[in-house]
Amino acid sequence: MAGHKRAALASEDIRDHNLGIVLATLDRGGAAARAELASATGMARSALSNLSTVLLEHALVRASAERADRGLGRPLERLEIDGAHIVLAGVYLQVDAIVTLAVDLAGRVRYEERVDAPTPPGDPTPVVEQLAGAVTRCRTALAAEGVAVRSLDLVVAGVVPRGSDIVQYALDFGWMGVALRSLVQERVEPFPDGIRLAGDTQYAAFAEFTALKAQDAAADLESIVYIRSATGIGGAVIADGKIFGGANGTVFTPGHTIVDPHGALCECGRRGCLVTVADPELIVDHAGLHDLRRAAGLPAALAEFIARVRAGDAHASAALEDALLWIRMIVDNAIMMYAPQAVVLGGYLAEVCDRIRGLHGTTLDVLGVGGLRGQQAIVPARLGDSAPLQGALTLRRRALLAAPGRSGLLG
Amino acid sequence: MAGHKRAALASEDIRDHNLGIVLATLDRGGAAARAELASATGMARSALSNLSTVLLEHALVRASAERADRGLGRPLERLEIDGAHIVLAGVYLQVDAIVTLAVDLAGRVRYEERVDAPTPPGDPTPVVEQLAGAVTRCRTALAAEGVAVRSLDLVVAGVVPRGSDIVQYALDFGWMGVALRSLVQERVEPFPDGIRLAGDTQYAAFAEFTALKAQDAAADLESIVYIRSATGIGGAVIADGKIFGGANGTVFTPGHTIVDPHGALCECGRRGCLVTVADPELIVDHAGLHDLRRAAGLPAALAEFIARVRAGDAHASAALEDALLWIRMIVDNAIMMYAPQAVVLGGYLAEVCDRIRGLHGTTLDVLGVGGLRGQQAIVPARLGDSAPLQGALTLRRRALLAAPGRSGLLG
DNA sequence: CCGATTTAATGCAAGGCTTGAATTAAAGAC
DNA sequence: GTCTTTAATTCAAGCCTTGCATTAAATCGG
Repeated sequence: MAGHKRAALASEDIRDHNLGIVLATLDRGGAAARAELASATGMARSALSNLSTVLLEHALVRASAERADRGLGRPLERLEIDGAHIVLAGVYLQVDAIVTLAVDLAGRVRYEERVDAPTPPGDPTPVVEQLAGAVTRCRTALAAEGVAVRSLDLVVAGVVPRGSDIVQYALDFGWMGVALRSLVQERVEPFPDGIRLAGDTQYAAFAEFTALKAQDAAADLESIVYIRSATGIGGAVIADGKIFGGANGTVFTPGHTIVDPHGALCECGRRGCLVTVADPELIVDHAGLHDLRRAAGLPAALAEFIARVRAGDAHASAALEDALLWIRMIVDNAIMMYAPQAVVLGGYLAEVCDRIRGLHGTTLDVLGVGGLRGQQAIVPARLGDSAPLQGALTLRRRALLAAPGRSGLLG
Repeated sequence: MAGHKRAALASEDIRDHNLGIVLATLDRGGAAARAELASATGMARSALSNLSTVLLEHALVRASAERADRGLGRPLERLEIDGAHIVLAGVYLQVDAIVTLAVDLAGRVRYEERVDAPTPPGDPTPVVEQLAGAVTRCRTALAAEGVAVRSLDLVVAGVVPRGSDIVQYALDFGWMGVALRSLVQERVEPFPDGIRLAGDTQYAAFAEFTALKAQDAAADLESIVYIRSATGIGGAVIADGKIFGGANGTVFTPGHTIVDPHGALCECGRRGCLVTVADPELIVDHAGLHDLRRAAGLPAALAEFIARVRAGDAHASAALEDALLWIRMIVDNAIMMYAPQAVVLGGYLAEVCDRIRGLHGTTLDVLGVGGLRGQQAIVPARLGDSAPLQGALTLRRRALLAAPGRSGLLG
């Protein structure tokens, strides 16, 4: 997908392209009649009649139940995306849970499962076993409905380079260079459209972006910066409506952005990375929660930390302020670097979003970065645990919709 | 161009698209025969015969002079881009010079002029007069050859928001909100394809990118970060072969990236921006060149500064090292933020490129950012003053080539 | 010196695609 | 019950590429 060289077009490609436009329009705007689609896409009514027939024949689209008469003339028949037989699955591997999700072409959730179980760091074999189990359960449940799952997205809380099959590293699991895709592939029946592996952050960003854009006032949203801190500090960027750096890019690594060239030595070999001063572990420890963290784990300690901050605990608040000095700096720099329309803060940062906004309004006014309307544009993440899965599946669904022929949906 | 909604395709569009592919192939690879183009593009030979006829008829392409026999069979007739009648002009307004450049569709330079004259800060009227004069001279010179100039690119050493007609600010000229496009438009005959205004940095970055990519070993180059310091500190990003943030984006503003949240108050209202510690003015002053700067201007002072550094002057070297500490930090952070394949340093930074490389090799090895091969990937800018113009015209030329029909080249 | 060979370029019928006008379909209005 | 109005379909026409057959222009071998 990088530097995509334009390929020669033939007659058939244009139909596929136009089918894609129709499906994308339905996906964005919901049910619409042929005539409405014609004026929305700028195509002739007869063209839309043609295209609709094709889509109906392949059950990618169906007549909508709601019959909206709107006055005179023959009532219009609204179409909506169907594709109940096109189902995509995803599995999200987190520190303490494995979430499975399957959606059909219309975006309807067809299967959902959440297994809470802490993953012991080290050997990936038992994890692979659990993942394979989740995948198989999803498949058999859907097979009972008569549908075969088309593809699998493997999303992991770690770093996966663009297009790679290997988890480069995942601190939560103590992994370095685990070929997770192959390992899972060996354990499950093959998928027609294959298995893909990716890190979670970009997809979480994309999901938050999609959710934000769906709001009424944000239809023109095209770019955000997403920063998340839970274990470590990660982030991703959406630019021009797409994940920046390609679908699996490892671009934008705020945790290893240098905030103080005279700072402490980081494990990455440099001095003064953000994680050396604002890593969540450090923060909870500074707040006097070291023992709790040891005993109950970082997520529990962070929850307690936030609770104490809320309660006005001076110790916790001081620790937070120390960290936020640097977080603010990174947020500020990300704004200068990417000029996004919004900044979305995830993990525990979502809980302290108000305290981060700080000076940014001024910044943006003075330097005139367009699109960000003062402090409103720094917002907390809204989606839960399954955000990365939602993002990944939305993206894959859209890829299918964009060119149904090339995707094999008309075969 | 932002969030481009896909438009419906008709039969004719596919020819235009394929013509664009042929022209782009010729532009990249140089002269090629129909048969060679057919295999390069994957189209049928007969299709290429058709397309070639169209292009020849409109003189967008011509038979190449060099007759390369290669053994048996009928010798192939190589085609090359012609378009001698399609000429695009650009004017680049700098502090101390106005550069005019005109190229035709093949990229041949058809007119070139450089007027060295310091632009007094303040009222833009005399500047507009000079620009209009340059444009008119360019036009009359080309009119003598019988060609009309199709479009004008106005490139200015300042900040122009994406798609705007207004120079938001240009410190060199003391401008804030100058509607330069309209002012020039009122002073010159209209151009068929109009006048466009843009800042210089993105185009300089694009030109350096193109030059770098043209090297043998860098054909797969798709992304760079460009940082330039001459008056102030600016930059731009090329991602996926395109200017990041749209053609006129004001993304990536390294000068106002915060390097020290406890630092000095910046004129932008925040604390510790890079310019508060590494602005060229500051550096030359720290090196004891304050008087020279006052007397001869910043460019001259910078040149003297670099000369002294080269000569081993301890005072100058110390000043440089102080600044480079922060510059290195920004380079490092830009690498973490954008994960580019190369970093190009312009302005006086090109002269001290070796001293900036520093730790980055290690950084990249440890964090595994792909594409950057150790220290080699941090390189000095190579193009001269007219780089932004070259970039702008290359981009415009490619836009014409990509869809000759839609661009009106077949009318 | 001439015919066979080889490769390049073109011509032509076929098939796919959209378009616009004409036609059919299905409701409400009088 | 007929007319009006809007939706959806049908059909001939025009544009596009493709694959095959044909023409063009060289070299090679005897």
